[in-house]
Amino acid sequence: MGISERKDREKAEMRKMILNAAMELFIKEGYSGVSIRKIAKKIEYSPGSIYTYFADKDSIFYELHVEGFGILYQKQISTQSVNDPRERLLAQGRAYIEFALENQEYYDIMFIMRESIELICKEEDRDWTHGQRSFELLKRNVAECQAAGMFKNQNIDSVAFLLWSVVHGIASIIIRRGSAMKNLNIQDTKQIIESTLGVLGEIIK
Amino acid sequence: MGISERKDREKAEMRKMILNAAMELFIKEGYSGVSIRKIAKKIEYSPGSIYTYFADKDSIFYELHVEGFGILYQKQISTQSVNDPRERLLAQGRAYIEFALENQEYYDIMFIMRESIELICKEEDRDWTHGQRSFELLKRNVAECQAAGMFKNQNIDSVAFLLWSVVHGIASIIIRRGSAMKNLNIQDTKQIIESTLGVLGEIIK
DNA sequence: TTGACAAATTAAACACTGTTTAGTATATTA
DNA sequence: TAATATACTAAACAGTGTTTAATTTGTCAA
Repeated sequence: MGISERKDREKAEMRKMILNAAMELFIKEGYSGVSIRKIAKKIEYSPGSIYTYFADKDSIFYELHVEGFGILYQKQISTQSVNDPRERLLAQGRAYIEFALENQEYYDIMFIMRESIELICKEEDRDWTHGQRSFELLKRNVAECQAAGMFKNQNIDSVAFLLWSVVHGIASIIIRRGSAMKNLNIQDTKQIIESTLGVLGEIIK
Repeated sequence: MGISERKDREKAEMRKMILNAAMELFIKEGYSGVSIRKIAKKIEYSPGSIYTYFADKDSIFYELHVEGFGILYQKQISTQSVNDPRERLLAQGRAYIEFALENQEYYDIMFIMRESIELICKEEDRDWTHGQRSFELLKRNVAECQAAGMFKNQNIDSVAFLLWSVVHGIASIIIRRGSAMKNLNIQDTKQIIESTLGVLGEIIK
């Protein structure tokens, strides 16, 4: 049955078109700038057509969140080639912040925006299906650091949560309040990442 | 001139009524649930009346952000009674997270929500007028820690930024993704705060 | 090739939204 | 009391997400 396969392919292509149009609008005009009517106009279909492919506007953002976690996980995996556990942990932190700053809109949808995150929490019965494996990777790295003598007498979950908080904090502050850093004795975001990771590297034992 | 004073007072009361109604709606129904018409209905005025007191919907959120920073600063000041610099720094971190979790909606408006933060950045020529003094307080505490032997050879701005990132990261993850912690070996948010601050206390030197 | 059926697409409508406008009512001042 | 400034309102405008019913399109069996 080549026809049903082609239909599936066409359906997937149409979904992708909608997602791309939504992302373009989101980058240019923010969440409130993404409207079903604008997406429809961009892809030259009527607004109603979108509802053949997505249940509602939120479902479009849900799909984008899944895409985002795919990109993040790939970037995280690439740090696993670093041998030294401590260096690997810092590399993973750097990769996380890089992902956040290079894909600010994805990061927004995945970790910051209320609208999309509330949907993620509702949608996923086993909570956070798509982010879980990224966090598991972090926990494994923390465990290996502990095996190498770091984080003595510390709970792995707590350390992992703290480290995640640090990189999420850095990323989300830069994304939302980059201007708040003008008065700081730091030139650009790249420098602040290296600087803060440097401090973190010095500080953790 | 008692009349103009009364008028000023009435105007301020009306503004406060609008702000309270907006906050109530924001707590119950989120940003999209706050509409001019709903606020108007709540305070028993016509929608158009609101525009006598606020330029637009965003200005209402801007005002709420100012209120929030007032509360935060008061809470921060209360930690200054702790004498030991290291303990004071941890107390300040705890106060920050406590503020965030006890006033999640204010925190959302001040540090997370795109809509309100974009307005804050636009509105304030000298950027971040209201948040600045809170950050200055943190920097002073860091400097005093450094004077007491901590954070050797570190840039004060970088350390302060890192510490802010940690507490902001913890707070915003709990606010947005509290459910992500179900799988963690930690019971409740109070415990995770103490736990992560404990780890942080052990880790910083 | 034709007729039947299913799926995709559409225009139109519904109930919302923020904001502006023109007109009215109210209160203060001269 | 008359003039003026202010507060307030209803109505309108252009936009929003979503649903509905009607229509077009594409596929398949006879």
